[in-house]
Amino acid sequence: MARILITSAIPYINGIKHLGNLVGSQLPADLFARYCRARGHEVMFICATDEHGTPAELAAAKAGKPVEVYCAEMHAVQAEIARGFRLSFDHFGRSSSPRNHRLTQHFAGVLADNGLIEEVAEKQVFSIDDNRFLPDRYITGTCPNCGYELARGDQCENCTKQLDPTDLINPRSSISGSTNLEVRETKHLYLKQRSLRGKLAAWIDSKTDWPLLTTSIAKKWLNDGDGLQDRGITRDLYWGIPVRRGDQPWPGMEGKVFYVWFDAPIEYIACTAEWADAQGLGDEAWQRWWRTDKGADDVTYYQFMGKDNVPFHTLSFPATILGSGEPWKLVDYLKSFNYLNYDGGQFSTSQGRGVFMDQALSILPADYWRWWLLSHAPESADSEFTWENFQASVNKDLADVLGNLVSRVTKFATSKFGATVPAGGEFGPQELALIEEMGTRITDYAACMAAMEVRKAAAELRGIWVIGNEYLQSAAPWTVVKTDPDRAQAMVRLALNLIRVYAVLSQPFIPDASATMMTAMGSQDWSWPEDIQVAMRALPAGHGFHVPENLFRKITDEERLDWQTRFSGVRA
RNA sequence: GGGCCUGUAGCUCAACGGUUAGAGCAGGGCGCUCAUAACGCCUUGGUUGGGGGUUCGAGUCCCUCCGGGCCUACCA
Repeated sequence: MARILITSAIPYINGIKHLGNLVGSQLPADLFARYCRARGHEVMFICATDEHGTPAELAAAKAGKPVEVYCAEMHAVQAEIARGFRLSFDHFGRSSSPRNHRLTQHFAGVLADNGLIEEVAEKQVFSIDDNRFLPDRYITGTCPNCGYELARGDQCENCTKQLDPTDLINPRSSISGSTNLEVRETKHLYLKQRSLRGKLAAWIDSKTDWPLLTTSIAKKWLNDGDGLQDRGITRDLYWGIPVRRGDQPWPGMEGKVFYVWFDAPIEYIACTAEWADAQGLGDEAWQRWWRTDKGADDVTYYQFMGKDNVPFHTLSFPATILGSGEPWKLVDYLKSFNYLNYDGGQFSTSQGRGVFMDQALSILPADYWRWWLLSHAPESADSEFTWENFQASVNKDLADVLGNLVSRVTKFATSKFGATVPAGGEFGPQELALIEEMGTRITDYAACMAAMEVRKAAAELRGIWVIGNEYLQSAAPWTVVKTDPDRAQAMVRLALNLIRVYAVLSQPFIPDASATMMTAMGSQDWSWPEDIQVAMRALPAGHGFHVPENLFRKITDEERLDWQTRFSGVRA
């Protein structure tokens, strides 16, 4: 029994996330959390909404709502969708919580005390009509290099040349289109990451078992050019955590807020405190997950995220933690994912291209999506969602291999022997061979799950489902029953027990179908089959069960074509 | 421009430098009839993007060319 802390990258607040976002962090994190709980470990699984920054303010303005109201509403929406996908967070918090305000200000304070914060005066583009400073990419103009008229202030999408906003010809605000811009001086706090470079590099070098994707991104940032750069951690925005030095004001920084990427990862910690508050527990309840001086020394901490988040989790956030000099838990294993593409291109939030989480649930239950997404998780490279592939996987794996197996076993058993587990006969060589093979395969499956090899684990699980069909086919109880009913009863008894074990094993991937299987078997014994001999006999003779509704339905060609058109373009 | 990743069967993916490059799906054949026309067995299919090199041995390492993707620090 271990203590396992799991965080999923926190989704940004400005809208409903698409399937690519889901499969890159929350879903695999949930898979791992469910597996760890199933193995009896003590798990803390944390996620939240990332609520600060310019896009949130703009999205709120577009929705015609105060940003606080907008974020509260979107948090509720995202929480509801997360429940819909059965994401089993212990707490789904908010980076705008009072807990995060206090903790973020605390970290800034101790970093300053340790000499790791520097005030820097810099020039920024200010939009008079928008009454706000504009991030570089919110300025549009003509590229001085190639003449492209929609170049952004940070980079020209057409010629890929990196730009400074002041390079642009005819610059204007991307928000309002206003050309009434001026360069103003402003002052910001910088985290002196450069002075932590050695420590960070040594720490990264010690992580020899991390995915290549993770360490190569970190090393690139550490070593490229002049090496790791200091990073601004404040912004001139209204919506965010006010800059304070611990619980004291920060002279000269009035009206400024911390940069979203400074406060967002701190929310992992704050969110655990939010959890404790919600449970009516004291500070010690969350500190034992995060403070190595307060009980967290035996915690193993896993982070899940898409590759775009890697620099912040391998460098910026660890810089905050290490720089504080306080005994906070650092990540032990960082699992990163590539991107999921959609039907020959990228998912696009702005163009409404692809399938968004709410839409997905509106057409099919969560298990269908969970299965496809996890069994095709973009682990080694970007992967691609196509409706043909989705239809084929769902119909074959879920409906035919697993769903039909449960159906054929329960219906045959009921029609021949009634609604209880039959008592006749003993397990013969075939049955014992199946039990033996289950034991081996479960060990392999568990190894993949523990290693967070998501796709491979899905393939192992599918293999476990398949051997049920293989056994039935060769045992053929429908033939045996005519001449040796006792033997057929033993076969059915084994097959019914197999369904319960499948429910336990499949639960991390397809929790709803697993619950249906378990309930149909008249059991709530979710214990992991540590001893397969015992597990395959858990349902005794005379135990009641029933035939469940079909676990999965098939996706028809008509539906597939319909969805293909519906989700190809602009979101309704 | 720089860095990193990637290219294997029609499709989605495997393969510590080591037998004859493997699975699933799709395709073909056979079997079965309990089941959601489901299941099982057998089977077709590959010059591992091109070229060169290192090695007893290369999908794997090196060089080069071609294609795809990501990042490049003020979107998050």
